[in-house]
Amino acid sequence: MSESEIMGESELNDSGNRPVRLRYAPSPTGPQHIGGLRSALFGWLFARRHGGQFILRIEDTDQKRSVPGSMDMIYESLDWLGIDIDEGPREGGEYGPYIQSQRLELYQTSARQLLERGHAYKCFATAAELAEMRKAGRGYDRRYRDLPGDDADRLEAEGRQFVIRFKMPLSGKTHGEDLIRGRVEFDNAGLQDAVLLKSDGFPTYHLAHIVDDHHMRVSHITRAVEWLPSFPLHIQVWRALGWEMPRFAHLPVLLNPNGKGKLSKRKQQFAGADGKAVPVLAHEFMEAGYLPEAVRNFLSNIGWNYGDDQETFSTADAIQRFDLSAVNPANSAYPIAKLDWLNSQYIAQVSETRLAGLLRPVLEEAGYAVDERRLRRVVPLLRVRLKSLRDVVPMAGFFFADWGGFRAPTTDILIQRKMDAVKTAQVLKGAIPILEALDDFAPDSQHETMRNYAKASGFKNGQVFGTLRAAVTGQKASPPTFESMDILGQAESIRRLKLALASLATKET
RNA sequence: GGCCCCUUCGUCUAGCGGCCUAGGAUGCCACCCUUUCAAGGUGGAGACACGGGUUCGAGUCCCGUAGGGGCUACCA
Repeated sequence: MSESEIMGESELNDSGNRPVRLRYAPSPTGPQHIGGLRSALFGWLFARRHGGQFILRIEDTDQKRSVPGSMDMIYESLDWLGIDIDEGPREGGEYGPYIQSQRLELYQTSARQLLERGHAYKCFATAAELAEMRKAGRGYDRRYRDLPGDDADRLEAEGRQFVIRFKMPLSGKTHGEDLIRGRVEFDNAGLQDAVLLKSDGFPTYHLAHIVDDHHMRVSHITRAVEWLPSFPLHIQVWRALGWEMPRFAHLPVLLNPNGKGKLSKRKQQFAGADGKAVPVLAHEFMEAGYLPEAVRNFLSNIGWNYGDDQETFSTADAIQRFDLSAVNPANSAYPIAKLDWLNSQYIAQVSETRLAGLLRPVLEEAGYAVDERRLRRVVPLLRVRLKSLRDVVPMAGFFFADWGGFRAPTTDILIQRKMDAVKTAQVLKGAIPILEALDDFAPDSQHETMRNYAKASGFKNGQVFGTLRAAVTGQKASPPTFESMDILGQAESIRRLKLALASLATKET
């Protein structure tokens, strides 16, 4: 690399000479939300783009909200999405531990330092006092900010609980640089003295993330735009601690599909075009049968784009081009319909071996005994027909339902448009012996024979073919009929046709 | 309410003052192909929120209005 390129790049990410290090810092509050994963992905993309490190840190400073098993879920989501971690609770690393509840001393030390330097103070306000202030107007009124030291000592000696609050400048402006939006400015007068250390000795996010990001040498922070309002607070704390700040990028949030409100995991009433519930949690993407590479492509296409009017691109290519300053600052409605399309594109490209491996468990979970040889023959017919792995069940389950498991379709499926029970039975009755007598059961042979049969019998091709399809697959939509019958085998196909015919006979009487 | 951020087709977006009679994708609708459903092909409807400026020239810069979103906890 030439010297000018090196300079250009350092200007681009504007991190001085610091190595690029980003982190994903979720709270262990349960299943991972797709919004959080997107933040992780953007940070990871940036880290990989610049050959830096990507760190996982668990922010469990709120014991009340901590949910057991969350860390496993976080790792499961990240592993599935293909976001690899360089340092974290599982990987270890030189700046650990990577779980905040194991770093309490660090926060307390910094809090004490802030206290000593006059940047913070002990606040003895009780819950009742706080509630009253909130009711009266705009939050905490700084009543303990200028409490004489003696009084504070006395209250503490009395055993009164206290928190440590940051002394926010009372006037002036705080401005910061956001990689996505540029300069942002805030009036200090409108800001509060945030709690840094809670009465239980645990830090709040405001203190903890700063202490950790400093000690962990984090160079760039990607976080949701929800944090923008507290950005000035963080800037002031960084300054008070005397540490060099990382660069910040406040990522736009995902809105509900209708554009109203933040995408929530609670309100899953939103349905896609096909009426399916919209996936929001990481495991829902896995369960719904989306491919991780499709989800990566999908996620990185919201608020950022590859360029060249190119919608599908590999993660490796995205890494080559990703840039935080190119991220769109506007929030986006969750374009879930596009994921179905992208996923179908990816499924159509996956190797048949891999696709078979992905489909097998889905089928088995649905209760089908999956014959490997048959599965391998079915897969080629499926690739352009699946929007998600799940679709294999309604689309191709019938392939694995022989030997007594197959039931004749109901008449509303069996009887084609402009047909009735009598005509349908007639078609079946005529076709069965012909198919039974076929020496060559290959699709082309069947096709030709049935075309001739249609011609001879006076039915339209569609009427004959459609009836056969319904009888053999039990479905209105299916892979190609003759290919399907070929895979099913002559005997099983004939058996199903007879089953259908018999079901009609019963109906007629 | 206060503070902050945002605003191009229904949706995701391209556009960083003239290349825009605004491009792509998705979704939708036609048609073609066709053994259904898909896939694929072709075509169609569909947007610069509004009002002021700045400028020879504004989707692109500035201000205002409106709308949307976020924050406003000893949660993150």
